[in-house]
Amino acid sequence: MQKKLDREEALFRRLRQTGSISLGEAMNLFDISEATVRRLFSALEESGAALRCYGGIRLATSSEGYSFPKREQESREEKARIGRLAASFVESGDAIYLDSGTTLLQMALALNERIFSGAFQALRIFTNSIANISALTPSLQVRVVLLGGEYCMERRDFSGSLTEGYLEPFHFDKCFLGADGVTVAAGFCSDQASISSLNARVLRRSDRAFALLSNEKFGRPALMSYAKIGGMQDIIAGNGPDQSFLDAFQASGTRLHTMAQQ
Amino acid sequence: MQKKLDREEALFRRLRQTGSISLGEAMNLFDISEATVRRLFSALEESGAALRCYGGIRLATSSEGYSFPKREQESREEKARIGRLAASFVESGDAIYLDSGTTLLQMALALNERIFSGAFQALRIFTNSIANISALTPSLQVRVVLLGGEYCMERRDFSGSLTEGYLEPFHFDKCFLGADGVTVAAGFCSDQASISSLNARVLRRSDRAFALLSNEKFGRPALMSYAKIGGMQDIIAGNGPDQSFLDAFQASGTRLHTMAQQ
DNA sequence: CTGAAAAATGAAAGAAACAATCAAAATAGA
DNA sequence: TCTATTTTGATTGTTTCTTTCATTTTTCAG
Repeated sequence: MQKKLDREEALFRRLRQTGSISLGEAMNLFDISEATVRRLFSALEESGAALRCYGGIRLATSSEGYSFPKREQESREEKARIGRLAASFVESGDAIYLDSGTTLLQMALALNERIFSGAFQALRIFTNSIANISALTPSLQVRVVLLGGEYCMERRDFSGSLTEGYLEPFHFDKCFLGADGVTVAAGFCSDQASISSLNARVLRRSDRAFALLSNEKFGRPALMSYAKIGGMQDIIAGNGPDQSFLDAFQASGTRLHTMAQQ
Repeated sequence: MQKKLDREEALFRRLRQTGSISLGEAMNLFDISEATVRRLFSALEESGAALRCYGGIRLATSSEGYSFPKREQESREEKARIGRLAASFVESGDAIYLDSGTTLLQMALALNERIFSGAFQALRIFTNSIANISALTPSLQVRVVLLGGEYCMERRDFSGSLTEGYLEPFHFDKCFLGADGVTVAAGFCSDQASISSLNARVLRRSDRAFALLSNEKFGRPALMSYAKIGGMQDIIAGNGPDQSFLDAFQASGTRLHTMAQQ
């Protein structure tokens, strides 16, 4: 018997219909005690699908949904600093592309701060990520465009041949890309082939390319390379990487930007 | 002086950076009492930008953010019924288009239920709405495609010439469209011109068109018409509309589906 | 089928957070 | 400067949350 899993699934289905469920509702829905409902809620929150709130539980809807739980919390501060630094490279009049990913989301948030403070007369922002889109506030001055296509639920982004096709008519002044790993030999890599392919295409359409890299990325190998070290003009990192990377950057003329303090 | 508004803005900025703030954090961030922090949180929740949770406050991230507050709650049950009925018209193998809007979101949720229960061997779903995308679970059998383009924050959807261009290569077996208003004379209308234009184009690329209409829509005029009454093959409505619409539907051979009970 | 180990459940006690109320302080306008 | 209004902080009582433990149910080896 798996009463427990059945309940979890039933609760999740119900959640998707009504958005939220109170403690009392769940109690007489399943006819179980308050303590068990709480445990059920905790399990569902643990899984990342929902969030407990004061008197019950609610669907987790966006950025908080998947990535939040614990792992992100730690390096988020570093990524926020990287994001702010990257956002400082954006200038009025630019057409820019933002990759998908948690670091790039932090950049989108920082960029939106600058937008709010009126830093840009004109700006066109392109991205393939729903999280980025949700973080940005479009206006007459700032146009925000999503490149659609086939949806990937885990990363909440779009990639594939459709997306690459949508890229076709555009040319970017700057592109800001993430990576799942970087090695001196392979360069910038993604764990998802379709993202790799997309990023490679973005690079060809950009005048200047920035890589946003939190420290954990350096030296980590990933599935598929989309650019050699020299393919990026600028690296924005938290602390500096080790010597082998510094040498490689120097050899290819890649600029490295790290944070003094902020 | 406007300490209060300043704090509200500062809190909101901080929220956008960190996603959430606890009661204690806010207390020594602004150096104010617990009661005042609670009032501050309440105000921000009232405005719809954030949601209070157990020990503090979090960003409101998606569907719950803007439209939910109160107005939706009322007619949601009716829209959910309409959505379920509409979802029952989808068959395995279909390529379908889903319009943006609260009624269509309910259909997406109902459709996802059917997807979960394994009702479809193959299905391709196209939409221009982030809410719909977030409600659907892509898989090998079920492909989910978003038509991107210029982002509209209020409706969380995409429209404009880019979006219309992305439509070009596709042909839909069925399309499911909403409306801001329907009149016998003007037909199906939207309050946003770009949505109207998009829907008109979707109609030309669809074999069979369904209109999802909650009762409030009948007789209400809206900015721009995208189809005459006869342009839709099927109407899915909550309760039936009045006689003039029934006559118009009969004259144009449009089928009307209402709910016996569900 | 039986009995022990593991898991799930319900109840209870203490801790934390919440809403409501009221008086003091700060602010704005005459 | 004085008064009316708004904002704030403290208090009280209620609700919800977490933790702990005993009981029940389930699982699985013998």
